[in-house]
Amino acid sequence: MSKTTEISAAVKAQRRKDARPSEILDAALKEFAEQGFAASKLIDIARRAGVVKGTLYRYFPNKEALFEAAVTSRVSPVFNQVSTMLDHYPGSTEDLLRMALPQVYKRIFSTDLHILMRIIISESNRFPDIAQFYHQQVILKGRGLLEKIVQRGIERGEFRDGPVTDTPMVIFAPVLMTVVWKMTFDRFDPIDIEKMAAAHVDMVFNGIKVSVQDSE
Amino acid sequence: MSKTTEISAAVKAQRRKDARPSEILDAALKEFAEQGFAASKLIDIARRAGVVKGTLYRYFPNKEALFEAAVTSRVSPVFNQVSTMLDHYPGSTEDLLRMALPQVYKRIFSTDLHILMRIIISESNRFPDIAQFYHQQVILKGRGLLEKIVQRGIERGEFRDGPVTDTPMVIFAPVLMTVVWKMTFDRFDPIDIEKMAAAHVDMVFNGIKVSVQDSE
Amino acid sequence: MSKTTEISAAVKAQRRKDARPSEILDAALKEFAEQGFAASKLIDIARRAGVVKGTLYRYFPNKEALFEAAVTSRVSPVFNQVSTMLDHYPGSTEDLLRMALPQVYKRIFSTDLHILMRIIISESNRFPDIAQFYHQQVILKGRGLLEKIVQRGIERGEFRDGPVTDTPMVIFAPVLMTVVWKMTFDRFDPIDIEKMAAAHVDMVFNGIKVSVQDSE
Amino acid sequence: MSKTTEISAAVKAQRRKDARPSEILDAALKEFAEQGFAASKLIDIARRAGVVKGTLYRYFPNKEALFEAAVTSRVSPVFNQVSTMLDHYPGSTEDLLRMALPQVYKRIFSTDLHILMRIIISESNRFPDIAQFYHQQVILKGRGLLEKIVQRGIERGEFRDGPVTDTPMVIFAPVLMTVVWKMTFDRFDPIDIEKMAAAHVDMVFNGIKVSVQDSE
DNA sequence: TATGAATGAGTCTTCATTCAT
DNA sequence: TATGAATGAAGACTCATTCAT
Repeated sequence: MSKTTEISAAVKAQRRKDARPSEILDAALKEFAEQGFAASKLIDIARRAGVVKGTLYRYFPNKEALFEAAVTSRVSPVFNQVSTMLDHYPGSTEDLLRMALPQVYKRIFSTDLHILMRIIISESNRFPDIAQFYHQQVILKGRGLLEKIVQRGIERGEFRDGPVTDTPMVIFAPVLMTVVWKMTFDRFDPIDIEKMAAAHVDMVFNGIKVSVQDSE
Repeated sequence: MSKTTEISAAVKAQRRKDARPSEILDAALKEFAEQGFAASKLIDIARRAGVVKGTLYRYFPNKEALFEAAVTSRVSPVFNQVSTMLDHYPGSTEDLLRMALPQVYKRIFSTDLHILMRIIISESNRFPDIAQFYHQQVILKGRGLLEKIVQRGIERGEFRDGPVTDTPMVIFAPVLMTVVWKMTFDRFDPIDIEKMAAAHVDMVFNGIKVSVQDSE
Repeated sequence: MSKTTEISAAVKAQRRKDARPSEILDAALKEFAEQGFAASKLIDIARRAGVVKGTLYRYFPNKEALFEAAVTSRVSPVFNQVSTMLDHYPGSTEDLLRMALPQVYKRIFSTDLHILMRIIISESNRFPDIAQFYHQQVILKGRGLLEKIVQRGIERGEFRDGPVTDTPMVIFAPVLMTVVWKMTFDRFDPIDIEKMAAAHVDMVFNGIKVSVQDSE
Repeated sequence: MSKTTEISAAVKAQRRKDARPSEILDAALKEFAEQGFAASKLIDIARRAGVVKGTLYRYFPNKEALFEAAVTSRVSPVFNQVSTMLDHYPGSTEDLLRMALPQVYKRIFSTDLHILMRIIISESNRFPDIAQFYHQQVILKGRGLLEKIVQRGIERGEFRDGPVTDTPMVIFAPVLMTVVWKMTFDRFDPIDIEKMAAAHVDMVFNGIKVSVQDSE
């Protein structure tokens, strides 16, 4: 056996050690998202991960632990970089939001994030700890960021200080609606995400009323 | 046996016949909403309905049928009266919406509707037929109504014809967000529905930008 | 209400009283024969009898009692008349048997008897009492009769006194085989009863060997 | 670990793999024979096989499949060797049959065959496929063999060509009767198989009539 | 007496979890 | 460490039996 082979074997072993859980978590996340916690079978998760049922128990003591690991491992503090970026953004807050919102859509639907949201929504009742964890890690930070942005807009005289800026979560609502729609009705009534994002931005900034400028 | 007794007996018999399934459907709807389909146990539904396990099977051939009956029986075409009301509304479309939106919140949270929505959201994957049924009975009609209202606003020169009025569903988004929030994070971060409704209305009409009037 | 009507009503009531069990027993016998005891459902028997489930319990305390009643009520001592007839039969015993055997086939398949036999065969394990009852009422008498006939043949110098006449049941075997065949393979490999009866008689009297007469 | 241990371990593993289902099939066959399909409980079969209920489902998807496997696995084409033996038999056909018939009895009652026959008889109604399978695998072959033997006897001038040799199944009847008797009345009126076999042979060859030789 | 809705014990079946290899 | 067979608790479903009307 050559040195190279030995090394690569060791590397593979090493990788396997780490890789296995990741593949498992991936498979679990998807299975749980598709079937829900109760209806997911460990054997399906195992198959999906390319391992055997017993192997799951090498890494996770039981189904619940696997679920929690799968979910929490995917809860990443998405907003950190955005937050620091915000501090140094040179342009108008409107520009900032106009740029950021479509990014949010893209980000959510190009990653596991919408899967994660589906799970949180569906299983929050049975796993309040996970809901709370997600709330702390994602929701609070997201809301904080939104508040910061709104605050910036107000301070710069761009945004009105009113009910909306007082409850900025409402600004996020269309994103959530899109996520929910995707997981419910999209198969027989598909949504165009870009169009939705455009309407979203339009509503957030201008509302639907004819403004003075428009009517002129 | 007095006349009264006879009558009340007949009435009771009549009621029992209808009432039993209704109590069952009620119990089932709640149980399914709380636990999800797979995790709901028929024995719990039965207990909740005040009957015994076997009784469920007198009315529903199996768990799935009970689920579908529970959901579809609660899918009422809420919008019919609103729709006709709309045709004869004398005031501005803004007034109409300002009045209607908080009513929507009230209606959803004071009835089984939010429970229904939770179920649709959580179980649409496993019960696409039900999702589709709900989509046809509720979503399409709701969206149609919204489009009608928006159209009225545009025709009367009240609303801009733009991205939002082109995708009027976005107007509904905050309601959905509130429903989802209630079923996920509300227990440790409660939402004030009235405040949310106010922010909702504010955003829909005015957007967050400082308008010419405001800035004057 | 006229006298006539009253009377006929009373008569009908009277008749119903007696008729009901008979219809029930009939239905039960057939259902039990087709499905076996365990797989028979009381509701099917009730439907078949044109009554409602609860009615069965007016006449029989439980499923077992209904089964036993259905079976034993149909166990009639078929052989009494034959037995007395035998004592006065003028012709040869061969003629007697040649006449009687096809009658046995006809009788069994034109009445409930083959149904009864199917039940006895299938359920004797679970209902040894019934098997024993049938054994006493039918088998023993039938065998006794057969012995009597064989004895007559021997005494008259018609039949050999040998192993067969020592175990006369063997003479009955082809009848039983036909019953069993009818309840198992007949649907895809039908048996011609008359041909079977003819072969039966032929075998019983002549055997298959070429006899001296034949070979001459 | 010694060589021996290794080997025996491998052997044991091999055996377990095959043995488990076989033990299960055995237990199932007996239980089904004793109780019938509907009345048999999987837990009893499991216990009888020395396994636990769930184990049954590793090998058979459900009760029906287990039943069918148990029955069909025991349907062996018994007659192949006999058939070839027949072609080279030097003696008379009578000798052949006189030797073969008692063997048939012995074979049936010293193996699972009578158990199998009981099941076929009792459950053919609910499992016509199985009845047909048995018919094809056993009955047709058995009948074919019988026909061949009878044909041989006729060709060699030993047997008469008459109704019996035209419907040779009738020759088998006493065997079937014995099987049925064993499963119904034997417990309170036992049959002597050897005596039955003797009577059987006697009847088949000689019939009951006094022949010319006898009367001489 | 007849009805058929309600009851709940009894079975089949599933599947998370364990464990011998 | 990996495997997958075995375990048995749990849950859906059936149906004989009861009982209020």
